[in-house]
This record gives sequence, structure tokens and C-alpha cells, in this order.
Amino acid sequence: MKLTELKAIQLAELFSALSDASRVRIISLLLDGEMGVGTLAEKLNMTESAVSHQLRGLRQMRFVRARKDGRQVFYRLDDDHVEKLYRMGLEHVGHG
Amino acid sequence: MKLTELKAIQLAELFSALSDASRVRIISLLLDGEMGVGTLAEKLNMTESAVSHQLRGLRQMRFVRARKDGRQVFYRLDDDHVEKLYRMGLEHVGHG
DNA sequence: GTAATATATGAACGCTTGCTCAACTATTCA
DNA sequence: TGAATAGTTGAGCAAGCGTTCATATATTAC
Repeated sequence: MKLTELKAIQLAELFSALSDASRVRIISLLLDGEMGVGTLAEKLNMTESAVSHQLRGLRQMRFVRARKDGRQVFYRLDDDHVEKLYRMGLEHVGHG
Repeated sequence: MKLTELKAIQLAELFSALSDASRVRIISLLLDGEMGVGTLAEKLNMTESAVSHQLRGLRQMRFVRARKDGRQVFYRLDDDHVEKLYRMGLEHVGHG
């Protein structure tokens, strides 16, 4: 299995997006559908600023997508790869 | 999708194991079969110390397993979850 | 025994990361 | 218009991470 340095970096960046508990919990909430930043912050017991910072990273990784409605911004998962990765991860750690 | 804080942390730790390019490349090499630390170091163009440090983390995460033969230590992937995660990651960065 | 080889380990250093806080933009409502 | 609401952004800081370097352990050869 040959792997270019570029691919290795891209893979590392991909998994980095899921390498933090806050981001994992954000993904977990968005599995149920889109959600505004304020609601996410409330459910996660985090400040809106902290959530917004994390969403920025997830957005740049194309893990989530934003939709603006009035002054609210609703986030949702961008594609199903995220969910697949998430579920495979859950399998590994064991869903008990 | 409800997720306990513990599971979130475990998931984050799991993905953290693949969140570094050096570790990704180690996994990539071990996909072809077991390999000694020195050979890994040479192929990765890293010091044996750096490789050994990374292998320690991968070992603790149960991503790799060690087999000692004389003064060499051969490492191999521990289970197929690792490979599945790796390949799914490749798919994601592959067409995006 | 000593020397050489293969790997592991601990400390230290620089870089990255995730948070808080304050300031900012954008939108809605009175 | 002005105030309130929903998010975003940048600076700063503490904690974590990955490397190097020196040292330690374990095995083999002499």
C-alpha cells in the first residue's frame, strides 16, 4: 500500500476533525438533523463562541454545511462519509 | 443519536490515533504486513526514537501489536477495524 | 566479561489546539 | 433610528503533542 506524503497529510487532517470530544458531540447532534449554533451550544454546555470556532474547522473540512435563516445559522452534516466514519468508530469502541 | 460524554471521549481518542501524518504512514506500511522498527524508521525517514514513540501510542490504542524476535520488534496491525477506518478515510479524501 | 545492535524511555523544546474574552458584523424589532 | 439577538472573529493563554537528544534496557557476538 503506497501512500504519498500529501495523502498522508490529508488523511491525518480528516481524522483530526474527529479527534476532539466536542467535535464528536457536535457531529452526534447533527446526525439527527440540522441545528442552530445557540441550540448546539446549549446542548453541549459550551459557549457559542467555542462552538462557532469548532464549526469553522468542521466547515473547512467539509464535514458540515451552513444555512443562514434570518439571524440564525443552521448547521448540518455535509455528506454521508462523516456518518460512516462516526458509526465505524462507534463500532470500534463498542456501543454499550 | 444520544452519546455519552465517555463515548465521545473514546471516539475522539480513537480518531486521534489517525490524526497525525506519521502515524497514518506507519499504518499504511503495516497494511502490507509486519515490519521492524528500524525498517519503518528508514522507510518513513524518521529516527527510530520518533517511530518508537508513535508506536507506543498506537500500541496503547490497540491499533498495533508487537512481536519480539531476538533484538528486533516487529509490529503489525492489531485488528481489521484499523484498516477499515483507513480505507474509508482514503475514500473520503479520494474524491473530495 | 566487553562491545555492538535494536528498541524503549524521559526530559525538554517548539508548535499546535481549544478555550475564554472582547469586539465585531449582520439581522430583526420597536 | 437604536437596542437586542445570533454568530463570527482575533488575541491570548494553558494544555497537549511530536520531535530530538541523551540515556537505559535487552539481546547477540566476541
